Formats: sequence, C-alpha cells, structure tokens
Amino acid sequence: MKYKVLSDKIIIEDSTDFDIMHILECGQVFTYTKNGEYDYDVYSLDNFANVKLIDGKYIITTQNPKYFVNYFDLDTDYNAIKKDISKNEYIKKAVEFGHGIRILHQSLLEVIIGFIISANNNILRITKTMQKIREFGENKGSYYAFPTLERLHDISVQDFINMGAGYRAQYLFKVIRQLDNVDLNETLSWDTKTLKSWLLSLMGVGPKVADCILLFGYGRCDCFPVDTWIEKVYIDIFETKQSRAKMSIDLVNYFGKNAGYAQQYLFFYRRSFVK
DNA sequence: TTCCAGGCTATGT
DNA sequence: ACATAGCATGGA
Repeated sequence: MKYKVLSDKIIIEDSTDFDIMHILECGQVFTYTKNGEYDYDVYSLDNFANVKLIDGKYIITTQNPKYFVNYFDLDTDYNAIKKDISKNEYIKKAVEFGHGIRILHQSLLEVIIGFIISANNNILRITKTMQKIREFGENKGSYYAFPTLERLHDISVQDFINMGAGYRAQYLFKVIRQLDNVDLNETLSWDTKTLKSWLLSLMGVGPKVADCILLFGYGRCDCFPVDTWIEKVYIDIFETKQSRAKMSIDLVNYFGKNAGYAQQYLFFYRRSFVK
C-alpha cells in the first residue's frame, strides 16, 4: 500500500485497504479511544498516534512514525490475502464488508492482558478496563504508557476488580507473576505448537484466548480463534455445529495459511448482523 | 427477569 | 479425553 512517512506523521492517500473503524473495531485490539467519526487515538506500549480521515486521506500523527508503519502493517499486500482467502460467497461478502481491516502488530504484553480480560466479556468493557490499567503506566504528558511487567506487579486483585475486570482479576494477578518466569522476547522464536502449550499453562488462557494471542501477538496467521460469533459463522457455512476445537481445525484447513485474516473479516461481518 | 458478551477453571465422568 | 456448573458485571 502507498503511504508517505514524514517526521511526525504518516499520510495514506489510497484508503481502500485501510479503514480505521474496521481496523480498530473488528475486535483485535482494546487499546484505543474514539474521538469522533474517523478520529481515533491509538496506544501501543509507550507509543501514541492520532488517526484522522481528512478529505479522503488518512493522517496518522505520531512522534514515532516508523513504529506505526509496522503497527498498522502497511507493507503487507492485503489484495493478495483477500484473493487467497476468498473460498466462497460468504467470505467474499465479509471481505467486501470489512475491506479496510488490517491485522495490527501489537505488543505481546498488551495482547496477553487484553485477551485474558476478553473472556466472556464485551468489547466496550474490555476497552474501558484496559484504559484503566494504562493509568498505572508511566505518565507521558498527554497520555500514559502501558505499564511495564514490573509496574503491573503493583496492581492488586482489588484494583483489577475496581477496574471492572470481575472474576478475571485474580487471573491477571497470577499471570503477571507467571510471566516473571520467561523472557517474552525469547518466546517470539518458538514454534506455534510449543507456544500454544505454554500459553495454555497461563492462568485465564484457554484455547480461544491462546489462539488470539498467537494471531494478534505473535502474528501466527494460521490460527483461527473460535468465539460465539465464529460459531455462528461456522454454522452458516457448514450447516452443522461441532466442538470449538474441531471448528478451529476445520476453518484453518478450509482457509489455509491466511486463515487468521479470514477470521477477522468473518468476525467483523457476522457481528454486524445484530444491533 | 433473563440472556448475553471475543470463555476459563475446577470438578466431575 | 469430553461434559458442565459457576463465575463478575452491565447493557439489552
């Protein structure tokens, strides 16, 4: 995709494969705030960007443009991916509907924390809880950095409850301490199978959350998280219901190495049916 | 009031 | 290896 990088901004002129509403509201990320129509603040670790659509062009304003070129996955060819996953009419409609989706390159720590909170929860409250956790991080002036692992240790179970984490508060408290035993940078090179079994050993991480961490935190695009919405998609396509484990395997086999991208288009599409 | 939200842990068979 | 109760919380 074509874009320009300046010292304090990125400019995207062709926005057919970039729609900030699609990108942020398709359920992959919980660390943003909406200021208005096509005007969002985005947070990632200690970085911040404002994304605004002006006269058909996206202006991404940030102190660290290089970071957000990678974050927004601007160098990946989504046209090729869309062709690859277009296996039937259903997914074609989903791709058309969410044409501006891109899978973000998020920070692993935020993905792990965010998706533990996501279990049996709704996106609005997940986002609110993540915002409150962020306020424990370093004050960068106009915003807060996400807390480092060290700082996360200062948050009590009661604090997490007060942030609306509910019964997941104790999971967060325990996971933060489990993460002391590994170097997250080292896990980046692990194969997917090894990673998944390690992730499943973390408190509050089951098969679905593990798949989300693999897809959104590690960029393992041959993973297919199955939640309540994807269950509906599976029934729509295959006209039968299976265990979530089998549905995930079937969907990876069906969509192939880019199944994770298909998952995002399908999730965003199916969720739009209601409301 | 009941159901549901990007499910998981614990505890049974 | 699979089935199910219980779980915090707020909006529909």
